[in-house]
Amino acid sequence: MTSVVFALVDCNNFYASCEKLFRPDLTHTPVVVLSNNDGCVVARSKEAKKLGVKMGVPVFQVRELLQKHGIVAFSSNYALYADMSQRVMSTLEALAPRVEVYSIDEAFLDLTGVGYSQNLTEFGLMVRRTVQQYTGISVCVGIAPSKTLAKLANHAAKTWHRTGGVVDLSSTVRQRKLLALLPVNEVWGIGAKLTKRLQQLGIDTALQLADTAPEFIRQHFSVVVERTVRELNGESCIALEEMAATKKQIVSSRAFGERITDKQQMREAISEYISRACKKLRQEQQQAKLLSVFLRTSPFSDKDAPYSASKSIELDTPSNDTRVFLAKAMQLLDAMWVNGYRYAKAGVMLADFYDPGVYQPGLFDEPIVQRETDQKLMQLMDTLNSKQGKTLWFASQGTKQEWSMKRELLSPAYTTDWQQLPLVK
DNA sequence: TCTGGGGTCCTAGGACCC
DNA sequence: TCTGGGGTCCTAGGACCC
Repeated sequence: MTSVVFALVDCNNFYASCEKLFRPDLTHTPVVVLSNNDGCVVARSKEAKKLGVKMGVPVFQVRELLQKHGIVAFSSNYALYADMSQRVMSTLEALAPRVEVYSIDEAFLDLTGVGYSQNLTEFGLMVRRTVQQYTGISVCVGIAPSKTLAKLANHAAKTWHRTGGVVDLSSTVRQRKLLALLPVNEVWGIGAKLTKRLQQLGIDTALQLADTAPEFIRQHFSVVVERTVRELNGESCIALEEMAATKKQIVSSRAFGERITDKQQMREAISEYISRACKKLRQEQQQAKLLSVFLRTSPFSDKDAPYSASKSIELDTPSNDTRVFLAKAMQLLDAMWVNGYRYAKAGVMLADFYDPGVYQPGLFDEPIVQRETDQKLMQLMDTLNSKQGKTLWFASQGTKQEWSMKRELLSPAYTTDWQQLPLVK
């Protein structure tokens, strides 16, 4: 059996890099990107990292720091990031035979066999140069015989500049050298909770974890952690998956820009989320049978009384018709709504998916009637809204949407909207 | 005052059956 | 006193990821 080789390509400070791309005036300026509602810092340029802005901190806690150093903040601009991501990914697809898009800013490449004809580090450098040239985005490349090791190689490439942004961990000696340097929580799949439990067993570094017997780990933790141990030893247990798996659930939820206390506003918000979720469901060419709706007050406030509720309902037959889910969602809301709370967030979830036409009704169920006109109506809505911007929506979604999220620092949709193309003067 | 959103997988435990 | 045992299915919750 030939041994496999993976590369992990990860964009550097992706959201911040996207924002800088169209603002050459900010090339050397510290930049941060904020989460929805401008709530937390979710990305930082290297200058901002140097100034000590931590990942995930609430903005109000670092407002002074931002001001003091002239750090420029942006609201999340997903239209821009998704488009730039596609450009990076299609560049990678032209360079490697098999690519797994792992997240908006990361991809695994299958480099099995590449090492016979060329130096793997050279190959990594070529990937870096090409992506930089084609998209303006800088990436780091980690190469190793398992995904978990490739992740760590990438981490090393990002951390140590002398590597030139590419680390090849093919040799066992180099693997062990790196593992000895890294704390166990840097390992892919080892989060805060597992780190604590591992430390109690005296396992502090990635190397110590790698050197623990898989059977012991299986006994005290789970198969997942056992797999991680094997992967750290260069045994590939997690395969490359080119095809995006079909989704098992679709969630649409948002924290509100301002707290909701009025039921009519909540109806609008839920309607909006239903409409988004159903649109996604149709894009997946799936139908769903299960709907859940939830709402809650802020978990951070100790002043407001806490309230959180969630309810589900199962349809008789799967559907992807927005109107069907809207009606059910309003019933669920009626059953959960309590006056007097300051609601901070709500959302909907679709689950239990079927391919259209596959669902087997029970013997005594009503026969399924899928009217063609219903399908056409939904299709028309989707087409119109994607071509012309949001032109067609349900009255229950409301027109003003006063509860909608805050995005006060949003950059233009430079690459996806004709009206907002950058101009060269 | 102000704290994101969207996913997956695994496991333990309860319900139920024979 | 001492009240079986094993299998399957489902769900809730926990853990992780970016």
